[in-house]
Amino acid sequence: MKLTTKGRYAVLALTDLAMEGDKGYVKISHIAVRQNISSTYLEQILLKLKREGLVIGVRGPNGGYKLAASPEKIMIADIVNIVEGKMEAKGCVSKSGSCTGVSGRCMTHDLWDELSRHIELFLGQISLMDIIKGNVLGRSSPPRAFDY
Amino acid sequence: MKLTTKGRYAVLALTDLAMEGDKGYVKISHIAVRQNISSTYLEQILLKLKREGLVIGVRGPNGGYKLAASPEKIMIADIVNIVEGKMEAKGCVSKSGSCTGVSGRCMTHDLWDELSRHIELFLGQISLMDIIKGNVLGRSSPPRAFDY
DNA sequence: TATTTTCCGAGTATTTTTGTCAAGAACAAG
DNA sequence: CTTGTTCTTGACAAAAATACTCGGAAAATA
Repeated sequence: MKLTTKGRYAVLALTDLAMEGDKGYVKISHIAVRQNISSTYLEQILLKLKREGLVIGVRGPNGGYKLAASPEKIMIADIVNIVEGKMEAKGCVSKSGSCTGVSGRCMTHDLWDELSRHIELFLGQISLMDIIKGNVLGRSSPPRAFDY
Repeated sequence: MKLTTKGRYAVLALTDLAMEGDKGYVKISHIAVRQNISSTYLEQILLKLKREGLVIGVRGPNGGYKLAASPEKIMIADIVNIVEGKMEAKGCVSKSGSCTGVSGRCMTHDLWDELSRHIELFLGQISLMDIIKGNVLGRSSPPRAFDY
């Protein structure tokens, strides 16, 4: 799982959108000013999110964007995965061939795989609503229903 | 916390070193061939790790590198933090000023902060020995001694 | 029709990552 | 002390990824 400013902008923008609630559609330019993001860049990002059905966009006067679902149902992992492109399946591809170490696949393959899964799990657990309410801290681990 | 091939190379190289065990010093060129990494690039990486005391380098014939501690004591988080540079404290700095949203600091600040901490915790829990033995899968969460 | 705003594709600039090169210093062995 | 091997250092270059811009088309409202 990658994480660049693009992903952060996306989450930031949707959080902004979530805070506006049901007051109608919000213009890109307004979000851009409030969150201090280049508005033309933000266009790209919101477009992707629209194509994947996370937000709804309407053109023309009084147009803009709004969330396609309630803030509790939109998870951070969804947002990030969309704008950052699908996570690269394997973090271990060297220049000649892929994942070739002393044995078939490199020794650290499982490690990066597991890390990806771990991050995904974490971000898949937090919703836009959680961010608005500040319910982020303290969520150190997923609830382990079957492990104990 | 950043994560590029540099970090992966570092972990890969040290894992290789760990597998050689106490058979003396291992040459960069050997690691490079086995793990399929550019040897001159690997030099840079091992140098950093040496400066921070994770490995010991010895020059001259029969020289090379070896781990400075036993594989159980070297954690992946240490390795990554060294070669990737200290983790960027805050993931939310926009072009003009830092972390300026509608309120003082941006609304997603805590989120990225917590994510960083989370990754750090995960990688801080896995040692080189774990990788060698394949003890990576299933470690989905830190043991929560005091939470239950 | 005129205005507003999203939609869309392409293109550019900047930064980061990745890797190279060359000269030099330290060390060990003969 | 000479030779070979290796690390050490820093500057530099190629390549890739990221961040961002631009010009125009399409839709909606009035």
